[in-house]
This record gives sequence, structure tokens and C-alpha cells, in this order.
Amino acid sequence: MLKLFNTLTHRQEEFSPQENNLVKMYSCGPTVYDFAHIGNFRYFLFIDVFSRYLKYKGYKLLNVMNITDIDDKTIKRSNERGIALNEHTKEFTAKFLEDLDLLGAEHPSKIVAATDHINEMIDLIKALDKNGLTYINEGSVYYRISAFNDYGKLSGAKISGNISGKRVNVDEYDKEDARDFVLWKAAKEGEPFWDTAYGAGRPGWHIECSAMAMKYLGESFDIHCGGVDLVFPHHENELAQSEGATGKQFVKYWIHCEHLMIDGQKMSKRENRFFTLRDLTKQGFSPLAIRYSLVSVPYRKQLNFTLDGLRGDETRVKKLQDFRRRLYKSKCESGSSAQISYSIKKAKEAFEEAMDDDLNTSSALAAVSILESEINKAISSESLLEDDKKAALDFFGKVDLVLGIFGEYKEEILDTEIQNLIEERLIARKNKNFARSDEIRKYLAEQGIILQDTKDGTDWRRA
RNA sequence: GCACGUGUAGCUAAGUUGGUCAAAGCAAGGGUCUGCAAAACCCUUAAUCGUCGGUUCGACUCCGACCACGUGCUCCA
Repeated sequence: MLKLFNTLTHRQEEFSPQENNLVKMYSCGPTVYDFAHIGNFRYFLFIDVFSRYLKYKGYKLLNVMNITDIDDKTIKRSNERGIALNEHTKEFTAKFLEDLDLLGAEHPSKIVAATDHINEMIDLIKALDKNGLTYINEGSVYYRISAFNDYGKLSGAKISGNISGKRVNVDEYDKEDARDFVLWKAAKEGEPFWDTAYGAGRPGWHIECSAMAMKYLGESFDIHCGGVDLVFPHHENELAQSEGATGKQFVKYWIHCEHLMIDGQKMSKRENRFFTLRDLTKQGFSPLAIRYSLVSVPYRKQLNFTLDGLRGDETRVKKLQDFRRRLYKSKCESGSSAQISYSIKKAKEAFEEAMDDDLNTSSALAAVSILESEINKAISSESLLEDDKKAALDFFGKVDLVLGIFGEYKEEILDTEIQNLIEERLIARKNKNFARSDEIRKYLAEQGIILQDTKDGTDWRRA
């Protein structure tokens, strides 16, 4: 039974979807003003692993993610570049998806852009209007928080009342109450706008998620995800907009992913503590190791990202790949052993138990390591049997379906020239002609083929 | 200032309805294999569980204080 920590109730709850086998989930997506950074990807990989595990558990998943392609930052950047807003945002949406692919993250079932849903937002504002939850001031439409009783139920009482000394009128729009937020911003010079029933303007930050989530998932659905920083005000306001319009519970489980830190401190562009995916791949790190790093710490813990740690994870994923390769290639007698099959069963239980416990990936990985070590011993002592090998491969395959940490395994084929050289070298070695043997090894190394001599012959791999 | 969270071996970290475990990975040391390598594998080392008190027969796990770090209260994954 999967248990999840629900921000709304502030405790761990057993998960069960509204419709018996179908999970409906909304994940807050990127604001496409620039490249996403690894902090963003920590979250997106959490969504990936979470989604994969739901499928692993046998659920059907409808996962919608938004692309925020209209806000202060996207406007600012596109103006700086002197290109149209949507040209700018299309470009960075594409980069975002490329990065997801690179990290082996599955795409959500639906990816939707805010600017494609202006009508839905206006309709939602109308519904709020009808319920007396809005007011207009100088062409902008505001949400009147005092008229919504449940305001604050997601983030807690902490925002009730004025926050002394901190709340200034940062927004250049006028509000009745400092806590009110804008639904529709009146058009300003130099900004894109849409002509609507509420005049020319552009959407406020929160309205897109309410409108799109309800359009694709219904007025009430199962899971809503985001980074912890979104709990307030974004999700609190989203909830207020949605429930204020429908009178129904908007979301049952609110799930929030913790932030990532670099060297124990907050990311900071100014102090050069900041990485995009490209920054890291340029330094030679593999996307797989980056994925492993970001996935290996449970999502509700702050993740301390360090380059030293990443180097370690680089080694780790390489060992995982070597291990799987070794297992594939191991030659086994038929049959199975009671001990190994018990260990495999245990590992599977431990893995699922860990993941069921609010997606404890760290503990799940421990289960993998323990079995890995045991299987390795069996291979070394040539005591691994065929059925156990199959069961083990099956288990690691299932793990990989969820965590995606083994990378691709493909049987590569060498061209015959290289094949022949390897043969020739074997013969040379047999005749103790080591000069020739080393010559061939050196030559192949230059071709990117690394040879490894084993007692069963010569193995090779690409550098 | 207010609110919340974290502090476990060199590093990344799991674990706590209080009484077997203080997982696992990386690093480090040793070994197996090899003509030599490389890779891989095996073994070992290491934590008074932030500090100081309290509760208890017994606390890493509960309570209090303190220190450090982080986050939110403003745009943010």
C-alpha cells in the first residue's frame, strides 16, 4: 500500500485514487524563460519516478503538466532578445523537453501551455465573479480572499493576518487587502495582452493552473505536485480559485518536493553555485549519473548536491551497468537455489516497501545494492543458476522501470577487422608473444575498444 | 521577527509507534584475477547518531534549552 505525505493534512496517508484504477495528477511545470537548472530537474525527476512507480503499482496514470509561457520573466527575456514572446518560450520549451529526454524522464501524458488556455481562464474568472469572489480595480481583476473561508488551509495558519513589516505593496496593482492576488492583469505598455470580457490584459500567475488542471482532470482530482516553494502562495491561491469556483474539493493529495542545495547552501547565480544540465554534461558528467544523484535522495529531504558526490555517482552507475552486463553474460547451469531465490524475493519486498513508504528511494537503492552484492558472489563462485539469473534480471529490470538508473543495455557488435585482431591477440598470448599482444591491445585502445582478459577469454567494451 | 525543516561513519545518506540491528553508496586500506595491465569482484576499517539537560528499567529515536545550517513569509521546482 502506497503511503504519501500530504501537505494538506500534514501527515502520511494511504493513497487511493477517486476512480478505482485511474490516477489523475497535475504537476506544476517549468516557466520557460531560460534553461532549467538541476534544482528544477530534481523536481522533474521526482515527478518521473513517482509516475513510474504509480504505473509499477498497476495504476493507469493521466499526468498533466503545464508550461508557463507568460509571466514577468518570459516577457522580460523575450523583450531583451527583441523577439516575440512565443518564439522565446517555444525555444525554451523545446530545450526543456530535450533535457528531460537526456535525463531519461518520461514525458507527462499531456503538456499544456498557459497561453493556449486564455478562454478557460476567463471562464474561471467569470465563475469566481458569479460567486462574489472578485473585484475590479483599474482594469485588473482581483481575488477577494476575505470572501473565501478556507483560505490558508493548505499552507497553514501562518499567513493569516498581515505579516508585519513584510507586506508592502510590491505589486504595482492596487488591492483591497494586501493578501488578495490578481487574477487578470490589465494590459501595460510593452507587454503582450489578450482582448477579453475583462478587457485587454494578461493572466495572473495562479489562474493558469486552476484552469488547465480542471479542464483536463476535472473539478476534483487525485494528486497535485510542485516544489515546496509553491505551497504558498501559488498552490494556496490555486486552491482558492478552484474551490471558490466549484465548491468542490479541488485536490486530494498535495505533494511537494524539497529543494536542492549545492555544497550545503542555496543555489546562487551570483556566487556561482548554480548548474544547468548543460553545465554538467560539458564537464563530462553523464546524464545517467546526474539522474542517479538527483533520484537517490528521498524527495522530501533537501538534497545536498556536490560535484564530488556526482563523481561518486558516476562510479556507481558504471558499476551498476557493469554488473548488469556481467549478469547477462554469466553462464549458468539450469535450476535455482533456495538461497538466491529467497534473496531475490526479499529484495523485491524491500524495494517495494521502501517505495511504498512515501517513495523512499534511498532505502530502495539499498535493497538493490544488497542483492547486487549477493549475485556478484554467486557469479564469482560460479554457483548462480539459470532460473535465479532470470529472476534477478527480471527484478533489476523492474527496478529500472521505476528508477531508470541502469541505462541502456545493448549488445554491440564489432566489425570483423577488430574481431580478427582480438582472435590474433589471443593466439599471440597463448604463444607468449606478448609484444604482439600488447601492440594489438594498444592499437584497439586507440580505436576506442578496451580489452579485458578474463579466464574465459577476452572481453571488450567501448571506452 | 514569525513559521517550518534538518544536524547519523571522510563525503552523500537510510532508519526512530523508545529496548537486534545504526541500512546502502562513494572514498580509504587489503586481497583475488592477469604475462603485465585494465576492468570487475571480494574483504576490512570507520559513527559516544549536533551540544547540554530531562523523562524512562532503557533513547539516535520522547520532552526542554542551546548552537549550526536550510527553507517559507516577496518571484522561484
